Amino acid sequence: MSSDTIVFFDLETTGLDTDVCDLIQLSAICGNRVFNAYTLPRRPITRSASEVTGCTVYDGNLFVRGTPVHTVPLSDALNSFIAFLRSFRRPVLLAAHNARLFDAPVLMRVLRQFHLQQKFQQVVTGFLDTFLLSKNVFRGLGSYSQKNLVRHFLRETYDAHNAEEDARMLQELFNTWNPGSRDISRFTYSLSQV
DNA sequence: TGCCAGGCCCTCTTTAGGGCCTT
Repeated sequence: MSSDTIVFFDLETTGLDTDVCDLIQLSAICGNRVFNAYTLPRRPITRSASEVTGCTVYDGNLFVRGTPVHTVPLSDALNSFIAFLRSFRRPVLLAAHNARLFDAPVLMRVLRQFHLQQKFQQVVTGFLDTFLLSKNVFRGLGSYSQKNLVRHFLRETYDAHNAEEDARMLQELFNTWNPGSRDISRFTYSLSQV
C-alpha cells in the first residue's frame, strides 16, 4: 500500500539456507531513524557466510572483522525491532533486496519461533522486494545485485554485507529510483505469501 | 566429520540446464 511507511531492512545470517540459518545482525532504516542489533547465532556460521560478513564467534562472543560487538538475545532484538516499527504510527512496508526469497522467510521463521508473528502482523503489512522491482523496472542492466545497483545508480562503493550499511544504501537506491505506487504494489508480498 | 538452498528467469526450452540473488 502506497500510504504505508517504507522501512528498509537487512539481515546478516549464518548461511543461505532459509530453513535453518540464524540471525547475526538485524538492521533497518527509515529516513534518518536507524535500528541495529547484533545477536549471538544459535548455530555455527558457515564458512562462506563468515567470509562474506566478516562475522565470527569465539568463546561465546561475536566478532566483526576481529572486533568484538555487543549482542542481545534474539528475542530482545526481535521485540525491539517490532517496537521500532510500531513507532512510525502507520502501517509499515518492509523492503529488502531479495526479500521474497531470503530476508522475509528467515525473519518470519524466527518470529514464529518466539511467538511474535501476531505482534509483528499488527505493525507490518507486507514485504517489498527491491531485487524483483529493479529487475523489472530497469531492463538490461546485466547484474541486479545490490552492490552493482549502488555502483550503477549512485556511483558509489560501500561497506556491503554490514546490515546497517546495506539497509542505508538500499534506501538511497530506492529514493533515487522513486518508483510509482503501481510498481511498488507489483513487488509487494503479504506476510502469508512469504 | 561436516561445512547447508532454492525459487525464478532465460533460452541453444517444454523429455532441461544453468545463472542469478540473498548469507
